[in-house]
Amino acid sequence: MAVVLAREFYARPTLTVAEELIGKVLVHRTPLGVASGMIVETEAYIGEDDPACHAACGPTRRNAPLYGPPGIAYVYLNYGIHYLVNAVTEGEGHPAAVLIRALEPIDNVRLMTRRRAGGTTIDVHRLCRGPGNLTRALGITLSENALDLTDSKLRIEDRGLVAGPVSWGPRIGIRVAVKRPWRCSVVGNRSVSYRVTRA
DNA sequence: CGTTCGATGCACT
DNA sequence: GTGCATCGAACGT
Repeated sequence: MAVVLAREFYARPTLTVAEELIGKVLVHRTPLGVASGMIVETEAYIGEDDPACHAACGPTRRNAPLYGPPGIAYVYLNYGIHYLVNAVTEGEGHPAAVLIRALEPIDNVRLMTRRRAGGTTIDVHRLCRGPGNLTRALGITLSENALDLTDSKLRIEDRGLVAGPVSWGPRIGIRVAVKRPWRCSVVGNRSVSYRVTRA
């Protein structure tokens, strides 16, 4: 039983979506095969008043998907190396999104391992730990930007999985608005990233 | 264990 | 030219 999340799921307050995305399954279908994992860590980025949100400086070419309808993927390149994937939330014209930070691998560990390391062994809990790692494992790049998560090769499904209790804490890796506890993760899950924010 | 630091490319001013 | 919602190798303890 795999139900693709509908647009109404995303058209809600971002903190609600961030919490309810926990336990859902991010799926990417490519010619190489299907890869997927259960979402175990998310972060909310909410509106132009959130200094850490890419919409903080108003609409630009890069953040355009944030201003579009909910349920759309917002992918961008960070630090010149890593692609990060978000799910756009709220309503059109209200720029907000949920960053997917970590997955517990489900489908096609072999394919994900090949994408990550070219074949060398990686601990399964490290395979999709961290936003840059999970996009590499799933083969998500800039060409997946602005895809419709409700109806495309990149989607989020409800498979009836239960991830366990979650906890909220400060967002990771940002330099502003560090205090807002908008990071949601599954307590004790080994696929969650533990990287500490730097000064 | 822990921390530091370089890689790397694109959007933005 | 600057700054990043990162990662992992290379150190030190």
